[in-house]
Amino acid sequence: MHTHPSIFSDDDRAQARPVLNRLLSGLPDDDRARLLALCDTVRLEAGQVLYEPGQTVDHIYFPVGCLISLLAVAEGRMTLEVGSVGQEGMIGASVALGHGQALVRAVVQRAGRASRIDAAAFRAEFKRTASLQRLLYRYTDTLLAQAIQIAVCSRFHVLEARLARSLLITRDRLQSEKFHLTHEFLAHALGVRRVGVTKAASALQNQKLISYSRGNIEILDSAGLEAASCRCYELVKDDGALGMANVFL
Amino acid sequence: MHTHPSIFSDDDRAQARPVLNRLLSGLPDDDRARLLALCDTVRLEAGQVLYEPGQTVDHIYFPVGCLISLLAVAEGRMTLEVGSVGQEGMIGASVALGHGQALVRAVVQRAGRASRIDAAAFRAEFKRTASLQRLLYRYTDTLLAQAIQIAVCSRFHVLEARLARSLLITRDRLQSEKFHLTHEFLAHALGVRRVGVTKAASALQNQKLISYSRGNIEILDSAGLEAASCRCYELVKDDGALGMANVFL
DNA sequence: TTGCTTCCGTGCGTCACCGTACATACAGGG
DNA sequence: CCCTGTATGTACGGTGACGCACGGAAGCAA
Repeated sequence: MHTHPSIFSDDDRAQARPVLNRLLSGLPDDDRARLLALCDTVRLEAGQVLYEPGQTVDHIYFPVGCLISLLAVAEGRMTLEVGSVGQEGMIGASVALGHGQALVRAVVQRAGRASRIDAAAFRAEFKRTASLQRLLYRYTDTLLAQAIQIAVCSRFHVLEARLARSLLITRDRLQSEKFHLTHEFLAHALGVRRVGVTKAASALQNQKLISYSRGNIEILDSAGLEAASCRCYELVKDDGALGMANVFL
Repeated sequence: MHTHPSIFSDDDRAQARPVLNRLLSGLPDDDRARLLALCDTVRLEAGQVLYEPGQTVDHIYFPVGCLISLLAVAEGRMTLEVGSVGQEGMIGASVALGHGQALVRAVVQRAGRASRIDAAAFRAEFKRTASLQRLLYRYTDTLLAQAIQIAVCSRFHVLEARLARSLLITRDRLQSEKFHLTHEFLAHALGVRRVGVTKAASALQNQKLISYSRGNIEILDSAGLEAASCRCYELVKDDGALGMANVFL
C-alpha cells in the first residue's frame, strides 16, 4: 500500500511524467475529457496565494504534483491549517456547492503544476455531469472530516505530536521522505509561534526521527515518527484513501 | 432581522404550532411534499445520542424545535463541539454525500421533534431531486464553515469568550433567552474541564451578563455578552443566515 | 428528617504554550 | 570577503488551562 519507490527530489523532475490529478482520473473517460477540454495547465509557485477567505473564487484547481495548504485565518496574523490538498484532491469546490466564496486561504506549499478551470465553466459542467457531482460530494465530505479531525487535534494534543502528524501527512501527499518546509511555515500551519516549532522539531531531531537544516526536512525514522504523532494521522490518512476508494456508491 | 418575539419556555409549548424545518421549507412544494411523505415525525429526548462516529447512518433528521449538538470525539472522554443544528439544518447529510458513516457524535441538546427519514429512501430521493441536491451542498458547505471557525476559535480564543459565543449561538438556535444547559454539558462542547466552565461562567455572571442556577441559564445582557464573545459568533451566525438566504444560485 | 443525586465552587501544584527579545549560523551575491 | 537576509536556537517571566480533590448547596424522595 505504501510504496515510496524512490526518493523524489524537491524540484520538477519528479513531475516529468504527465500524471493526472487523481480526482479527475476517477471520472469516466468521456466526462473527464469534456472537463479537461475546459482546463488549462498552470504552474504554481511556492508561497503563491490562490484564495483569500471571503474572496470570490474565480478558478478551480486540480493539483498535479503541487501541494496546497488550506489555512483558516483568525484575527491578527494567526492562522491554522485545516486541510491540505495534493494530487488526490481539488480546491474551490465551494464555488459549485455553496456560496462562491473561499472559506480559507489557499497557499502553495510546494511548487508544481495544476489543472485550472474557470469557475463559471466548472459550475456549468458540474450541473450536467452526475459523476462529477458524486466526486465533489465525496471529496467535500473528506475535507470536512479533515477539518474536524484537525480541530480536535489542535485542541487536545501537544505540539510535538501535532508536528509529527503534520510532517507525516506532508510526506504522504508528496510521496517523498524529504521536502522543504521552514519552521516559520509550520508555525502558521499549526497555529503556534515559530519558536514553539523550533523546540518541538529539536526534540524530534534529538530522537533521530527527523533531520533538518534551513528548511530542508528529512524523515529518518518513519515508524518512530508515527509513534511520536497522535492517532489523528491515521484517521486523516485513511480518510484520504477512503475518499478515493469507491467513488461509486 | 433578530426578532425574539416572546420568551419561549423550555418545554413543549413553544412547539405547539406545527412549524416546519426551515431547510425543508426551502424546497419547492412538490419536492417537499414527496420528501415529507417519506418522513415520520419523532420526538427526541435530551441526552439522546443519534449518531456515534464511525457508525453507519440509518436515519436522517430534520429538527423541528429540538437542538442537536455535533461532538467530535477524541480519545479518552474528550469531545469538542464542531457544530450545532437546529430548525435551520439537518443531520446525516453524509449518507448521501460521502461514505454513509457519521463523522461525529450527534446528541440531543434540547428535546423536541424532528422529521426523520430512512437513509436508503433519502438517498433515492436525493438522486432524483435537483432542489434537494442544491440544498444539501449548500448546507454541507455551511457545516464546513462552522467546523473551520470552531477550530480556529478553540485554538486561539480564551475560554470565557468561547463560552459567551456558545451561549449566544444556543440562544439563536433556540430563539430563547433562557435554556437548560449544565456546566458539565458545556465542558464537553468546549472541550475543557467542568471547573473551567464554572470559572468562566462565574466571570460572566459577575459581569451581570448571564445568570444561572442548576443548569437554568438566562442571558441578561445580550449586547454585553456579544462584546465578551469573540468575533466567531458573528461569523458562524451570519454563515447560518447566508446558508439559507439564497438557495437558488 | 435523613439520605441521595445532581450541580456548582474553590484551592493548589503543574504544565504547555505565549510574547518578547536577543543570539547565532548558514547561504548567496556583490 | 563582507554584507544582508533567511533560518534556527536560547532564555525568561507570564498565564490559561489541566488534574485532582474536596466542600457546599439545591432539589427530590422516602
